[in-house]
Amino acid sequence: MHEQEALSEQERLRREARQQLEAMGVDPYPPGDFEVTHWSADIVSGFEANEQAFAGMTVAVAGRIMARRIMGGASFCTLQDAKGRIQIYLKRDDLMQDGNASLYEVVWKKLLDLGDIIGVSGEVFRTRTGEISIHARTLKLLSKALRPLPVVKEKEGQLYDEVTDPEFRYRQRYVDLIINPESRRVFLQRSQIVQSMRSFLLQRGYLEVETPILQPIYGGALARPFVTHHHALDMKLYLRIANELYLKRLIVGGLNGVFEFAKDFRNEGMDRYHNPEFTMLELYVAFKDYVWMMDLVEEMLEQVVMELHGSTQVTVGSQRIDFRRPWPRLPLLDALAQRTGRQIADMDDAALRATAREFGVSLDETAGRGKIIDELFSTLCEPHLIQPTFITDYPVEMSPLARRHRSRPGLVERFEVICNGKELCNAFTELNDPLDQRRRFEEQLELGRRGDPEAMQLDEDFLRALEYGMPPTAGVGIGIDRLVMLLANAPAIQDVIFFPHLRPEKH
RNA sequence: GUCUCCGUAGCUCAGCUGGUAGAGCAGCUGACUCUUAAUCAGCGGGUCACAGGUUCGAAUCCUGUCGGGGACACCA
Repeated sequence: MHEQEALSEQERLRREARQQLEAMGVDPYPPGDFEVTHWSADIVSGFEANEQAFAGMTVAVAGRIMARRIMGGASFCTLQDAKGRIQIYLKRDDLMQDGNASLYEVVWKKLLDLGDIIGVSGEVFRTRTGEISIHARTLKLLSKALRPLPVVKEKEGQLYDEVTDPEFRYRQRYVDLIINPESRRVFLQRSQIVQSMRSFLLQRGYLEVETPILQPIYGGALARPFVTHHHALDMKLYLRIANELYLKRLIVGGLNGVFEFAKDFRNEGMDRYHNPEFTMLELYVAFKDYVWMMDLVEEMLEQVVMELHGSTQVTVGSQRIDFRRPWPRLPLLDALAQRTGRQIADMDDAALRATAREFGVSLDETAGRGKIIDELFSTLCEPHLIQPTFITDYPVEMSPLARRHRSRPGLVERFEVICNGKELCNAFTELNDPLDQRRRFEEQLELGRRGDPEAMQLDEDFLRALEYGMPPTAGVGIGIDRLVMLLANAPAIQDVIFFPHLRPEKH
């Protein structure tokens, strides 16, 4: 076996232990018929709440050996299961089998290791030093670990030798989850956040749907797609960059409100805020507009935060962010006017460029009016918006799927929520005029011809759907990963995605 | 993509301006029947990311490659 030579000393020893176990008739990977009666954390909290009921109760737990303290004929072991940790007390005299001490002396002391998964049954009690523990009467190996687990020790909340290497944590998330409670916390909160949002939307009668990930025409956002190939049809397919156009087709189809927690894929650079695949909630509701949608978003996020933290406030880094309604609503041009002291709205492109230069905002030569305004806003205003704020009414050039503003020419009925200096969601009154939509697509095609790799494609079928008539509709997209980063106070997107994209590991 | 920092034992890290690799934890052997970062005594464990180069001699200096972090660019 050529892999043998690469094994470390500890790995070799564990393989030998496995063989010895088998030789003794102990199956290192027995079938899962060990009946777990309790979770560690429930025993501990139950005992604390009602000592009389729990003291002496026989329980069966299963989990991973995280620490061992062997003192000859007696031992203590820290067992970790899905809900927490509990101490196990093992005594040789109590684990005798027909006068044979080998379960304790050989299996437990010699052949089991940190990281092994065991099942234990025994009575709950409190040790002399006060720790709630299980006095083991049976001990069963449930799965032998052949690799040593990094050992993180802890005293009075202080961690020692904590594994902090991000590469290790992301590549071997399974280990990260075992040894890093902070990592578990973030992912549990992610799940809670998604559940809160889902029940909020279901409660209002909206329908959770699924739409294609493989799309012949990509649309719904400005981004470069991943391309793949369908062999049987011999055609190019794209991994979706958004599901917007499909959800709007469903609104045409008469569904009143639809949402999807969608994995989207964008072929762009990766950093702390960008993973090539990420999750977006999109929601579309018929007979509503973007003002109504602001109310809904406010209400939903306030409730999500409340359910997560028991308060509307979140601590993010050094900032304290309060999601209590209502949030300020500020037109984008007003925000810029406040920052610059200029009336941006009245400026022509040349004056805009001059303003950008004056405030040190660098611009692409080809940037049009919308792009310049967007650039000014994101460098001058966005970083200063810490508390959740609605920024409304964006330039039409930047928003090919949004309805023109009912009273402000050149703008669309769109808002973003900016929070902690970053976009949290993007919404508009949807464009449902098929002829206007066709013109906007054609403008995108022109951008594409001029070499913009992120310009949209023209989707004839989507236009056909609009021609049948789409009710006035409000839509919103919320980046789930970034929302979780914010609410769970995680510094990087890689901390909220179980298996973030990394370059392949070299062997 | 550019710049920059980093890669040493299973884990956390030390190793100065070049002299042939070290600690704690984990592991192994032994002692110990209420410990908790258990303790005590002893012992093993390394392709110093990889490939070249300079040198009598490279973990250390140089170049390149791979991987990761940070910043910028691009981007929602």
